Amino acid sequence: MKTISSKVVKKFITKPPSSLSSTASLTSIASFNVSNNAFPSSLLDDFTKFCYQRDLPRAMQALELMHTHCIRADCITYSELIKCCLARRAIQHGKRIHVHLFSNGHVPKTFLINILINMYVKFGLLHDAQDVFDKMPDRNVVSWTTMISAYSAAKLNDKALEFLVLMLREGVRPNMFTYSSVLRACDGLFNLRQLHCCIIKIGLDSDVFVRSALIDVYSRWGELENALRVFDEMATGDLVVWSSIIAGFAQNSDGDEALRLFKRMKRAGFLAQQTTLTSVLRACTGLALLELGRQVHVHVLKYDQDLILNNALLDMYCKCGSLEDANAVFVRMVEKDVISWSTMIAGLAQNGYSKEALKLFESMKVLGIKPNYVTIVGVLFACSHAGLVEEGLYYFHSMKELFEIDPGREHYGCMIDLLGRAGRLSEALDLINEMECEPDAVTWRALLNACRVHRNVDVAIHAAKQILRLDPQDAGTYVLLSNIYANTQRWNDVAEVRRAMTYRGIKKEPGCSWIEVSKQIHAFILGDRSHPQISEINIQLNQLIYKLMGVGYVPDTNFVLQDLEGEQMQDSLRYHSEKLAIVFGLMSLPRGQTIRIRKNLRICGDCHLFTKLLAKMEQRIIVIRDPVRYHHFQDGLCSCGDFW
DNA sequence: CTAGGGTTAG
Repeated sequence: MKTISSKVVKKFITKPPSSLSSTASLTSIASFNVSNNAFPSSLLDDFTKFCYQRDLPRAMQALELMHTHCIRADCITYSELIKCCLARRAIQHGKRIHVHLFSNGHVPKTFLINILINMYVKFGLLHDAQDVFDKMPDRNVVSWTTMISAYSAAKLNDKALEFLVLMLREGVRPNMFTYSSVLRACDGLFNLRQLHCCIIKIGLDSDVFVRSALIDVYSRWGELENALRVFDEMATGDLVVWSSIIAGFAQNSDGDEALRLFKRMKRAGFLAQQTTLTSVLRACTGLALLELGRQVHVHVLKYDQDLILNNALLDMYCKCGSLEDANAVFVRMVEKDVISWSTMIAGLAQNGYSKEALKLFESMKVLGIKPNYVTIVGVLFACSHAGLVEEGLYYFHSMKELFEIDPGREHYGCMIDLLGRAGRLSEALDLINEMECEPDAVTWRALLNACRVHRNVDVAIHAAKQILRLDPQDAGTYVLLSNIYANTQRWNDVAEVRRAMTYRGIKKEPGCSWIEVSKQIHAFILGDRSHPQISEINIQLNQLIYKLMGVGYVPDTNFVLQDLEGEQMQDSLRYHSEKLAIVFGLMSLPRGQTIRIRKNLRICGDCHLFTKLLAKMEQRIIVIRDPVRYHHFQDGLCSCGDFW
């Protein structure tokens, strides 16, 4: 094996890549072929040039010649070549370099082997990476961290944690790179606590990367107090740390806190980027803050074609009930992925535009975009909403062969809704029984809902019992069950349910509605009189009820199978939070402007009827979003078709 | 040479 003279090596090091000739050719290689006794400095020279010029084909040609003649270049040049392979995703070339580097029993420097391992990792060839790793003599922090990071990214969490242990056992000290990688693989709280302790002990908790990783893991585990603690301990932070904590709250449906943190971030002088804005939009989405969302949209324009950000924007408009805005965004998007389409399809369907949703699904298929699990949920939801029972059944039964998607819980949920809406309760029940996955509380709630609408007491009791078995904290279901029993004079059962509620400490969540008026959120809670204009609102409400009774409004006092979610006191029926919010909206928003309300509980039948008639009488569009559905009231009708 | 933050349903 010939080695490169120190002169040549020195030349490579002192010569910056930019000064290399851009017109390198293979003439020297040709001449070298003829007289291969000569020292191949010109070959190495060419190889180096090709590597730095990212001329992969020629560099590889030169490499093959070097290989034949057992010539090696320096590590830096090889690392350039590997970078080049990575950029072009030239896996086969990478493998050739690997062979060359280890030829004739040679062992490259640890630094170079690490690069090689990393190459295999980036190509997704974990096996090869592991193989190189296993055979290398001196594994340093970087070698270990590369493997740990690879396993974390591949979600092989056990493997990643196992490697951390092995590494410690070999006496290699982890650094901040190691910890931020391994934190991603924390799938047990026990591990997380242990790791967090180690990190604090060696003082790595001040590293921004480690910190954001910690925040991220705690958020993923829903331990936001801990995430916030890690965040607040920070002396210095960067944008990513801020984004992590904001995302944590946004993803755990605490939009309020997410927005508070966002304000703090801006006050601290940080400028939001795509990632941050995406989380902020998600927070707006959760809180149905259309006006704030619109403000954020202005900042989004700077990152015009960021796909994820646009998807979040799309969803925000859909969930805030403004399909005009959503559609405008959708049309303007140059790049759209399955998520964009799914968001729009589901958004249309949820807001009562089922036909449009299905049309959009057709155009998506025409464009050759493959629907995924979520897309089909939206499609089935659309069928259910439009009462297209046969279409829904068709898609449901053929989704496996058409789109290679196995029906899951959400699909069954939609089908139960669909059959339930059509009054085909026994078929819905059959469907639950033939589910491959275990039905969960959500599934049974879909059935219970159908029973509620079609007043089927027996099946309702069955469904309610299943829900309470799976989710013993579901206050609404206890109340409903108790009401059913009361209505059928089963007083012992009523007492039993009440006892269970007391025993388990179940408290009903009070109904609450929110409305945004000139960037201010006004909250109305049942029985709460703290709103400054509450007296006037009540007076107006009573007048409206009186007027509506003149056009056929009869307050619905039948609570059985009706008041599912909690506002059951007869006296306060007329003061349900959404009625207060609507009246306030009528009082404060200009004529012609849509009144948008968000509710924490499902709307009751009385409020639904009230709003339908009110929308007609006052010539207003009223949109109410409850935890699962949307109600667009206009001209005495609701987009939900009276099924919710 | 190794590390951190974002989107659809439920």
